[in-house]
Amino acid sequence: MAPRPNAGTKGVPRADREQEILRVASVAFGTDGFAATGVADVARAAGISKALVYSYFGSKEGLHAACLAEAGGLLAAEIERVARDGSAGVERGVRTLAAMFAVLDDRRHLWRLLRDPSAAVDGPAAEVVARYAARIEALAREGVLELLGDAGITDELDVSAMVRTWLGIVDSFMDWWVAHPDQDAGEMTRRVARLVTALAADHTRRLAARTPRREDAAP
Amino acid sequence: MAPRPNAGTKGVPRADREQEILRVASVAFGTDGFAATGVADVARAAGISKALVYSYFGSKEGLHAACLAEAGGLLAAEIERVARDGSAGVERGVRTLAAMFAVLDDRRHLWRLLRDPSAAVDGPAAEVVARYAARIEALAREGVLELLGDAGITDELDVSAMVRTWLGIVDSFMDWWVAHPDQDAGEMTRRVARLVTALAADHTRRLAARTPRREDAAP
DNA sequence: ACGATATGACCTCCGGGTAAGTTACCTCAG
DNA sequence: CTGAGGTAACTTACCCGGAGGTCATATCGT
Repeated sequence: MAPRPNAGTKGVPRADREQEILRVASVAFGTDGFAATGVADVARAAGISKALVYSYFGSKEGLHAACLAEAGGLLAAEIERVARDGSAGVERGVRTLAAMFAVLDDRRHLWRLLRDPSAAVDGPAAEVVARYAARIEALAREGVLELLGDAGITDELDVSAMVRTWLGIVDSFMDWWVAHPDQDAGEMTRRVARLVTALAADHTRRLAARTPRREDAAP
Repeated sequence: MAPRPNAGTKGVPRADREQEILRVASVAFGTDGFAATGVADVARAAGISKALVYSYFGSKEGLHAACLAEAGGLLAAEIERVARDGSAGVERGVRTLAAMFAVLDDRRHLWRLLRDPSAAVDGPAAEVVARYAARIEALAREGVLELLGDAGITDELDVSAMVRTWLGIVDSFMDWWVAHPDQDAGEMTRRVARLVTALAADHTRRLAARTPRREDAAP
């Protein structure tokens, strides 16, 4: 029979429990969003009571902040690593995506944590997310500046729009990936490469059509 | 002095009031999302009582559905128009964006309505949003199929991922646009064209670097 | 036995939804 | 012309359920 309620579980070290709660909470927040996730849901999924979650993390915001700190550190570190490898332009973007696929293969929901539109805009958690999100956005901006600079574009608004778009592209791939759990990181990387190539091919084709060599006859 | 409460307002036709509520609600839902918007907020912004909103639209979902039907019809019609103009590939994407900027110049929040992650996934409103969102996604898929087909890609997963990414790109530009109210539709269109050109230029540069004519010396 | 740990029951507030009351307009008998 | 009564529009005040947060109590390890 099931152990009776309140059965002490001292056998499990507190640190492990905290880790387990964080894991479960990250999945929940990252999948359903901060607003749509209840503390009771997290507690049930972790197999403990709601009160214990509060005893560990103080508040829903505190729990959120703890999740964010973990995810933010992981992601920012990885993106910074790619930023230092010397690639640039679209190439750098593809490499960044590849690195993120590799790191997040078994924790795909983590990306959503830092880019959750339903997260509170103020409070302690917002401070944490702001720190990491700003760090990640700074890296994105660095890449975009390089890319656009090479094309002669320095307008601040262009840069800002492109950064937003780049982050949106990453969002999209992550969402698609979450919806396709059977796809592993390697497949995702190859897929992105394929799609980028296809876009480039379209560009080439467009150029060719604009400067036709011969056959121009109207049908 | 202010008109006393309950002062009859028969002077305002009911249809106009409904329109006003829809306008206000669309802004609220589109800006803050469905979940984060309260019926009381909408009522206050429209200058009427919460109960009147219920008397007109039955429920929060009913109000949402009414907003969605309006926005969905407008957007789907416009995208269909572009789909029929014969353009293809990236060119078609740029034209679609341009058309949407033109249509949404003074109602930028409408796009968010159809792509609101906080909207209910079932219920009457979900049915409406599903109809229009599916229609818009079908058009996106049509464009992507063309683009990828020309590049020799027919894999269903590639197509699906690219559709998701395309919608994400539109999302991004709309979000950026909402955050930059001073930018008009024409400026947005030119900005997109500029950014696409810059990406293409990066591609060209990459090709050139891969087949170097001369200088290859290691530093 | 005692402190640390964990819990069920409880409080409170917020937001969707409703019912009853209030006002304004219209109509028609006198 | 006028005012009593009917009706539609509108609002205030309330209900209720759900989620964040708290606390006295029960259990476990020592």
